[in-house]
Order: sequence, then structure tokens, then C-alpha cells
Amino acid sequence: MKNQFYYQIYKKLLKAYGPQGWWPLLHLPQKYHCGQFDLPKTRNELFEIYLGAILTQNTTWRQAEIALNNLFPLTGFAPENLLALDENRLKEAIIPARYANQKSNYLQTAARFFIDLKERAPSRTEILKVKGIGNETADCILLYAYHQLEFVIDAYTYRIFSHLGLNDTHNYLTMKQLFEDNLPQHVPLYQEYHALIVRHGSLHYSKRPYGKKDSTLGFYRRSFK
DNA sequence: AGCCAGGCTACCG
DNA sequence: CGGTAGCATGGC
Repeated sequence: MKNQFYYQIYKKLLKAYGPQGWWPLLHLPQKYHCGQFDLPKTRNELFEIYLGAILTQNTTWRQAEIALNNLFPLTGFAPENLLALDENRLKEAIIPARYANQKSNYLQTAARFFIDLKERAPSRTEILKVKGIGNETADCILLYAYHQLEFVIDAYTYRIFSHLGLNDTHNYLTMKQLFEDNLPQHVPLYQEYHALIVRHGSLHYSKRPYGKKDSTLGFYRRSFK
């Protein structure tokens, strides 16, 4: 028996914000492709999702996007070109996304991994072995790039759903299981839901006001209704 | 002027 | 396991 709360929250968020069009791909006519779930279409678009997922770790999408825009003229988002790129130029390009020393290595490792796959989709266990790809990044890649039924958990998911009294854990896999057990098994829904959580979370669950007892900005603590 | 973003690895007890 | 230091930019 499913706990319908998870699905109901999804429907409310969708009604409030509309479709989010994730994962954003920068060189489409509109990078947020609302309602279109058959992307990515090309090999380089597929790899672009790896790049974006790593670059946006602990960083705003805005800054990850700057790094991607720097990377595109240098590589066209082809993994082979990324590997051929001089390491210092790679680092320089991704400085806006923070941790350039770490992330440059992560991107190179991911590129080698991607090439070795030879157009095959990786398993979750397999992709988690790549250094720099942890639970959330893995699930983002699997869900948005490969259309695999993997629910993505992020910091906002913990904040929102613990605030709603729907979970007391801070364990990634426990949280993921909870969503997957209680939602329709539908890839576009998984894709849309995580995007909506990020949208809602970034608007109302920013850590700063949410964590402050004395905030005069009462609405930050407001739960979604 | 601080505080914090669409985390991950490594290492601690 | 759970907890956390370190990573080292730019916007708000």
C-alpha cells in the first residue's frame, strides 16, 4: 500500500510551478524543454549531462552553466575532446563552478568512463565507482541521461520532507527508497518531481533563513500547501 | 560583509 | 554505520 502523500505533493508542486523541462541542455532552441522527455538525442548531449551533473555539485546551476559555456567552444561536449584538452585550460574553464582542481579530475575520469561504455548504459553500481560521482550525481545521470527509474535525492529533499514531518532520516538510500516505494513507476514523473523539488527548495528552503530562529522573513518557514 | 549554492572524498570515532 | 573537514567561486 502506497503512502499517497508523496504523489500528492508532486501534483501540488506541478500545479504551482508547471513543468520544469529538466535536464537543461544548453544548445537546444529552448534549453528547458518542458514536456519533452525524449532527450538527450545525441551522444554529446548525453555527455553534457555528465558534465553538468558534476559541475553543479555544491554550486548553483548558474555557475555550472558558466563553466559549461566555457567548455563548449573547447570541446563541443565530446568526451574525447575533453580528454585532449590541456589540463590547465580545462581548470581555467571550470573555475566558476568551484573546486576546479577536483572537478577537472572528475570530468576527465567521467570522460574515460563514458568512452569505455561504448554507447552502453551503465549500471548504478558501475557508475558509482567513478571518482566524483556519488549517489545524487549517479542518479541524475541515470534518470536524466539514460531514462532509468532512479529517484534523485538532494539537500532540498531532506529539508522539505523532514519539515513536512514525512521523514526522520538523513540517509540517501533510505530516502530514495521511500520515494520509489510510494510513487508511480514512471520516468517522466521522477524527472519532473526532482526538478520541482529543486525549484521549490531554492525558493523556500534556502538554508540561511530556514535555519534562523529569529528570521523576520516568516514565509521561509512556510510549508508548501 | 558574510553566507551559502541542484555534493563528493577521505577519514574520524 | 553517522558525522564532518576540506575543497577554495561568485551572487545576493
